[in-house]
Amino acid sequence: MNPAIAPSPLEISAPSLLDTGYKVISRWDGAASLRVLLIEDDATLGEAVRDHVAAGDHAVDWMKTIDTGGAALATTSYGLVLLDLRLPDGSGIDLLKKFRGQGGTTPVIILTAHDQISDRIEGLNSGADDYLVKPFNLGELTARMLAVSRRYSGRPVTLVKIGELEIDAADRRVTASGETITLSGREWAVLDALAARPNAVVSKAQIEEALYAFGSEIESNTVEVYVSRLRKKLGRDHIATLRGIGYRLGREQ
Amino acid sequence: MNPAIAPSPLEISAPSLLDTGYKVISRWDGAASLRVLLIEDDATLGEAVRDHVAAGDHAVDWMKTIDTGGAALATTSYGLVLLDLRLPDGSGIDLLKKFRGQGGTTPVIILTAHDQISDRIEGLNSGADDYLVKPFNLGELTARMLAVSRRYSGRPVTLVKIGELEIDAADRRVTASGETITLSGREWAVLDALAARPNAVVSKAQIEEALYAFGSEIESNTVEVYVSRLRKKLGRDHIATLRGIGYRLGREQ
DNA sequence: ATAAAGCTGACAGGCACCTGAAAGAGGTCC
DNA sequence: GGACCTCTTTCAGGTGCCTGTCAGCTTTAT
Repeated sequence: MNPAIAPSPLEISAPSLLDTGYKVISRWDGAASLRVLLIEDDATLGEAVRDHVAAGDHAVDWMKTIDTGGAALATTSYGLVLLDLRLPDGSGIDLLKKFRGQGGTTPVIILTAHDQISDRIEGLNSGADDYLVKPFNLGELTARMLAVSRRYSGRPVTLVKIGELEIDAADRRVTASGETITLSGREWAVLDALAARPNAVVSKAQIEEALYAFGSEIESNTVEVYVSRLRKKLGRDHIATLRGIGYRLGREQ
Repeated sequence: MNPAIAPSPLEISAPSLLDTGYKVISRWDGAASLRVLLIEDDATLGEAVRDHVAAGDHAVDWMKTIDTGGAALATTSYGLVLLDLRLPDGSGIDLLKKFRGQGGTTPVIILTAHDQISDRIEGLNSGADDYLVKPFNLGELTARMLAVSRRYSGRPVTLVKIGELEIDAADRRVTASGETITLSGREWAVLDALAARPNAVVSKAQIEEALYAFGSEIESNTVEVYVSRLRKKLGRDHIATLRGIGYRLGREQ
């Protein structure tokens, strides 16, 4: 715990052995974590999403069919649902319609393949809150989850503060020493991957994984390039290099 | 969105450590239950709907003609209107047009028979928010009511001020630097979708959803076109593009 | 000193976005 | 009915930002 930080009901200090000097304010509806239901039958995608979401300190239940997913939804209270539309035993839309028809209000984000535009629109009309087109990168997922969950809570701020840096995921905006900085998509994704675990070391491989939709390969030093670009925009001192290991977002160098 | 609900003006300043530079002067419509006006002359259907809606803890007024329904609409504040199109003393569309023409903003869901597709299309152009084709099941009704009223509630309502821009949702008026600007229907819809969450990123899909509440698909860059027109009318600096993500209504760019 | 690892400026290509134009649908006024 | 008018939607050409790549340089470890 950092005694220097003024106590407030909304502040949640990071669990850490080091006194790390960052804080997360009002993430996820004022609670530290969400219980998330993932309904997705693709194993690769499912694992990636599950791991990413779990890394953000949320509890994840992963179901692979309408049947089991619907059962989970009916019996457990979730803070957010990630729903694939094309499932082995039916359409996710039917599940969604049924859920909403019964008065369910849990926010739902649809995961949809590229060629299912009409499904997407139907999804939105059936009561979905947002959608993501596969393949999506995991940073994008974080942003959407935050935005949706914030819309529901009516609580505005989603903010990670690290030293002079303030990262607002829902607005996709960063301020460094008071100045607002706009980041491009990839830049944001890298920062998001680092910010998911402030003061922990994040390997290049992990960043790549968050950056590129599952499967696509990268053959150059893209991560280095984006770290460089981030440093240029945010200031030199926010991202530390750990040679041979990875990067770390944090205060001290 | 419903100006009828008792106004208790309170000022909510933008959250946060980030100075977001906008102000919302509004009331918060946190009520879970709605006052619903049902205009429907079929006795069986009317009873079923009335009972179902009432069971959902909403107050229901049931009128059976344009005449009485219009009178109720004019004299009472409703949170939602369910409107049959084919009524003994005229078309519901005329009532809807008149209501919207007088600046009424209460959400309206149309109930239409299966063979009235052209009416339905006219309905959307007349300012309805959603429609249901008879016969519909009551769960579907609940879902649509929820979706529509969610779209309307829990959001800043009356006046949004962003720099030189003032957006008055109740009056459907916009002023920039003191000058009143006239917007067409679609232009307004886009601006309204952006103004619902100032300084937050609104995706193209979300704008489309606000634009086409009826599931009609869009296959071109309509959103881009309307953003372009809005910029021309309001000034270049009010709407920011976030490449690949969406748009943002806000102060600085 | 040497090799390994990382940094960063430059650049070409792609793609998202912008915007003027034009056609069609509806409405209005005579 | 016919001549306007506005609004909507689509399209196509142009523009600029973002991206991935590489080469040459700097830093670090041994």
